[in-house]
Amino acid sequence: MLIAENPTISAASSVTAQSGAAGSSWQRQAKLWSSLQDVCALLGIHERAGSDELQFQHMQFKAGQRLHTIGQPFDMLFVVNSGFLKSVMIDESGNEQVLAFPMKGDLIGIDGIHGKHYNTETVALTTCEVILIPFKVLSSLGRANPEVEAAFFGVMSRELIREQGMISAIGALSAEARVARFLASMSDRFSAMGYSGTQFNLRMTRQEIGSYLGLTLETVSRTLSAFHAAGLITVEQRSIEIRDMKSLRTLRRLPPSRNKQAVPKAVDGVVLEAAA
Amino acid sequence: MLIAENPTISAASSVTAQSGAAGSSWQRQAKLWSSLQDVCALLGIHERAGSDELQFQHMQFKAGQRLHTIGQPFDMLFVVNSGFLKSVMIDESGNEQVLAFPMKGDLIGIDGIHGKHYNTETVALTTCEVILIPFKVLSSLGRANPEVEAAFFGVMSRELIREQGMISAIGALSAEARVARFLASMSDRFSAMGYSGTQFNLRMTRQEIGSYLGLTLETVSRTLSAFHAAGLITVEQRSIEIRDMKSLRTLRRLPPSRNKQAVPKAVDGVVLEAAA
DNA sequence: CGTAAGATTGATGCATATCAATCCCAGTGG
DNA sequence: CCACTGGGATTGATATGCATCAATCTTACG
Repeated sequence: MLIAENPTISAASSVTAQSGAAGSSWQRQAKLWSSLQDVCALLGIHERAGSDELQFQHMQFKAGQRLHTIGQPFDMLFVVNSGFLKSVMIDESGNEQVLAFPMKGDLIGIDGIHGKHYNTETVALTTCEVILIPFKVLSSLGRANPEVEAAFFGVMSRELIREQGMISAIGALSAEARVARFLASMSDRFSAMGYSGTQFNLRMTRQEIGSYLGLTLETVSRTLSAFHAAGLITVEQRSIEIRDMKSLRTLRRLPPSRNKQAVPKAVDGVVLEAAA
Repeated sequence: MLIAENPTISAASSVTAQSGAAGSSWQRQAKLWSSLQDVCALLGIHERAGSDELQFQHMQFKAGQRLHTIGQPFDMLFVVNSGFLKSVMIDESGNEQVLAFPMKGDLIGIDGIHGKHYNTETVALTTCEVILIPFKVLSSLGRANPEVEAAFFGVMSRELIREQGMISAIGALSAEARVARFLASMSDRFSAMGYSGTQFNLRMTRQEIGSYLGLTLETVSRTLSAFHAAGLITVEQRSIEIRDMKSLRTLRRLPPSRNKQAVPKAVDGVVLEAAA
């Protein structure tokens, strides 16, 4: 019933049509299709959805390839199944601003809903496998299926909250605190994917990290070196080992006084003063 | 049915209580309920919705009152009908971070959908009149009404894009560029509400503006004074007059080289060097 | 092996935070 | 009606965190 009620779905055909429209060399991986269950599990949605008949196509991208570009007509959301990407915006003077580093379980493309065109572009940093979710399919699915609709609202809301956190961090935290938080966040995400949370490889450049955090690449590099010298981490090029997670997480640093509305609350984290 | 299903409102009493304070001889608490059409028009949604029977309650808040607080169970969205507010987040060290200055036509509370609790708090800066939208009503409405659902997705997506813009601005622009952009944005919003876009009164403190822009109140104050000295605006306490909108809008300033991916593209805006 | 892109590290300067002293204005009570 | 009061705004002096400029160093790769 879910599928039948929307004639445009019939996944195979619509997806095939879509991939043609994208123009770029979308490598058709003769491989997988995922059920709605799989997708929900990937997104961290617990709700149970009824039918299983609906299948979503997988697709592979190699490093450097774009899932979508700015201004391209919006029709598709993507759920990352494996690999690492970056989502960027180009500001009015042509500079690149990194907005997110999507990885397994992340939803990509929400920004395209409003205005019917993507407002960002998402680039694969490594080989990636993503699941294609035609937006029309999702919305008709949600209409018939309150749980799915609610879950989708939830995912969008979650993304909104994440961005609010970024605004707060970039606006109020020191460079050290931002980098520390970034590392902690990466650790959490790797853990959530089942990888080591203490030993991992960054897939992005210092420049991309800097753009994401509102810092220059030199500051990122220096801060990582300072953390290393202070014994918080071991860093060697892209390879990171977390040695003192607690200190990383409690690292606040000087500007805890931008908008003192509440108690300053003594800093208990490592402060790195002597390290530099 | 839709209205009755949410018992927490019991609005008549609370609204009466609120409006009772107005000592003015001016009978203007007139409209206490709005139709779906009204709400859509307010939100800038063009889609047409079917039934008219559904009415949404209005409610008044006086300066300093909170529409919702952090951690409070989520059940309600708000659409601003008049007045000015601020939405804030409290970071881990208890500092206040301003995330938005909602005014007429803005939707409040989206961040509560995920997690079933509000993640921000919204405070009235002036007397406000808001329309209450029980979330359950909205979602069941959307289910029956594809246009409404699509419009709501659109509003959430729009909000996401707005926040991406803030991240980019805070991360990459100079203080002057941020303040200039803030003024231009305020001007646009006042214009959209039918007020003068060149002469208006700010309703928030310098501290709140600073928090919103990731700056200190002193920097905001100094920058406004510099704009005044440069002839771009006239500022006197909270009163602002825009004298050179074009320059305000094209003001980029020094850090146009944070992430030079594209052509530096010569700056054509006023640069204010001599002004300081 | 040579080249280019990325990373590290140093030296320096500037934009903005911080500290501090008035100033202005809206309430409020004598 | 007017001094008093307190929050907000302005302005100045100074400190500093981070950007900028620049020189290696490392790694990946054709």
